[in-house]
Amino acid sequence: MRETVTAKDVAKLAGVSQSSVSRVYFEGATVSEKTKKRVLDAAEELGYRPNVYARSLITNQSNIIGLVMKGVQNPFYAQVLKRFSSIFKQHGYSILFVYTNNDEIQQEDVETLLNYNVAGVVVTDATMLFSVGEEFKKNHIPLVFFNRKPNTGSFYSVCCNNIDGSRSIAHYLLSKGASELVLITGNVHTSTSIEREKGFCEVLDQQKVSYRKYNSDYTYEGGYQTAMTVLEEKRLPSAFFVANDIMAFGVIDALRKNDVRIPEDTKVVGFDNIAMASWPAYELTTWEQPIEEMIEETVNYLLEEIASYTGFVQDIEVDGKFMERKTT
Amino acid sequence: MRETVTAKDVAKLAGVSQSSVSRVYFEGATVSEKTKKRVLDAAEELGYRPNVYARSLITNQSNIIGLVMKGVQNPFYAQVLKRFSSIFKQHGYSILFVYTNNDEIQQEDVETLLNYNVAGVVVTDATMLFSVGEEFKKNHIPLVFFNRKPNTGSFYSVCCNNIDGSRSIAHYLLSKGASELVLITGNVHTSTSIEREKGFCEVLDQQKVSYRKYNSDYTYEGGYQTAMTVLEEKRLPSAFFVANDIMAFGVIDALRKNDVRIPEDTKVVGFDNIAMASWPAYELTTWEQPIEEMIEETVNYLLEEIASYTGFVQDIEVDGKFMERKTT
DNA sequence: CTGAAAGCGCTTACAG
DNA sequence: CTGAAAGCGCTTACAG
Repeated sequence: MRETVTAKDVAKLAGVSQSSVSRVYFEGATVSEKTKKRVLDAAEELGYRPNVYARSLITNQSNIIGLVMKGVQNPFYAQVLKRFSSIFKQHGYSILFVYTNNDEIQQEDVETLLNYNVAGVVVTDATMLFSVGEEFKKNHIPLVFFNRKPNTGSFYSVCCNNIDGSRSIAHYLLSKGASELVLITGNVHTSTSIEREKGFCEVLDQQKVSYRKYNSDYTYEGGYQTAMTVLEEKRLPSAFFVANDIMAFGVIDALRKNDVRIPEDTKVVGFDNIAMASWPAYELTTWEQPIEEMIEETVNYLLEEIASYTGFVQDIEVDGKFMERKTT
Repeated sequence: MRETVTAKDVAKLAGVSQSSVSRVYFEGATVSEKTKKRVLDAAEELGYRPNVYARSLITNQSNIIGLVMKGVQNPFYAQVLKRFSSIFKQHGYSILFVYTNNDEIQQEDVETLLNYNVAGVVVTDATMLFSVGEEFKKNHIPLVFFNRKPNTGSFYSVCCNNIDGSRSIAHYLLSKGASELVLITGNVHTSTSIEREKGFCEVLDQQKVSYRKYNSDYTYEGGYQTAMTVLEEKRLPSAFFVANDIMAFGVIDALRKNDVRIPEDTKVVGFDNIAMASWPAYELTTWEQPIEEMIEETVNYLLEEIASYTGFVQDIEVDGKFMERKTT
């Protein structure tokens, strides 16, 4: 039924040995042009396709990259997924998509990645236990935290410059004359939220500008609810810094619902610069995460480590840039 | 380095044969409780994990489902991806994510799916050549077109009831007193766009109500541009039927940009009912696609065909429902 | 450059 | 219920 043509069949038809057939399909092996052609012709005729399972069994390698993510609902991650998929495809890798509902990667997900002996892993929007991380190291499987700094052990990570970004945003708002401010954070334990808070508050503390902080969850609904809470307190800040764009949209919608004019009555700044930020409905001032460069850094590292594992680890920060639009 | 503990090692430690170790991990095989325990203990101690490649090589099966999609940018598909991933995970399957840039599945993508001998395939937002489809059939790999009817050969497909939906929308708009209408379609060759157009126009033709048709592309930008074009003609219709929600948002934003009031000056109806449709920024009247049921139908069919292949084929249509909000 | 042969880590009849 | 052995479809030293 399924896939019955083997290298042996091709060998017979081509009049060569099975080893020669194998060499034609194995990168790096040497075969004469003549046998190569005969093999390829025979293979074509029979519809031969090398069995990846037999190959992986022997080489102990795969051409699969594990992509672990939680937040496909946020267009930022949809974009990330899309770009990783097409770039890894160009390099000959397939994507094993591991969706994790929980903040933390589950043991089950790790088993899957190890079972398929993935060549490398990208983890985005999720955390990992120390013991889990060690398993990847033990197996020499390179792993990158994308848009997250690892909270456990040391791993390669690629982020944008969150602290600088949020500092710049603070300076910008102050330059616009903002006095009392509101900060809305994302999920409390994520490095991005922690860093964006840190950079922002650092500047305000230094300048002795007062602000209120609200914890939210990086979702539209979270932003909306949080803004409603702020409004109930009847103390409208002169500006909101919201830790990501999707929450900022929720904030904007809540403000509009209450007839608060933006940017006249208060200002709103997001973080990410997802495509929607430039929609006429929002025209959100935000900080652009350099997705392309971040992905490039991630892919380059993984490919190098796959080619020759060193276990080298570093926290990469790529510079983002300020995008001024109409909410400020 | 990578994964060195084999069934042989476990067998030695447990004092049983390698076959017995294998039987412990192979569903359906019979082993006594006693040997099972000894094997499991030994396996735990050594950190044994069965090699999926060796297994697949012999069984000629995999626990991988291929998920082919193009439009992760549309939140509808992000939701679809998320749900498929978590449901298939529950059933013990992993997801091979195949992102296709082109409307048509590329040969390369098909090779990948066949190479990994996927247990089943879901194709969404993409078309396929006849010859390609036949390859899946030949290999007895079940395939479902999700939210698309196959334009080539016969395959199982799962959609919502597009024609009924768009008919209902037409009736609804007429009942609201709409006279001259505008229809904005999605990608011309997609079954969803064709059907939504068909149902809508059928009713209007029957009632002798005039309308103008514009072809667009199922993207926000496409919707925005198309609405701008409509506005340039200085003949504002009494309502727009836009073939999906994300385009409808573009239409709404373009109308607002031109100070057209919704629903006073004109009305807008979308299709999909993605989460954003209920955002205060849009409050879009639309047709709800019953994603959960559609996914259930897809998964059930695939699991049955995986268990025992019949090649049975059908076009499933699940009933959606009208969602009235504030754009009408 | 090529072939014969061993072996990757499993599953699966086949005996017992 | 269990073990010895064959074999899945490849890669890879090893000779020649």
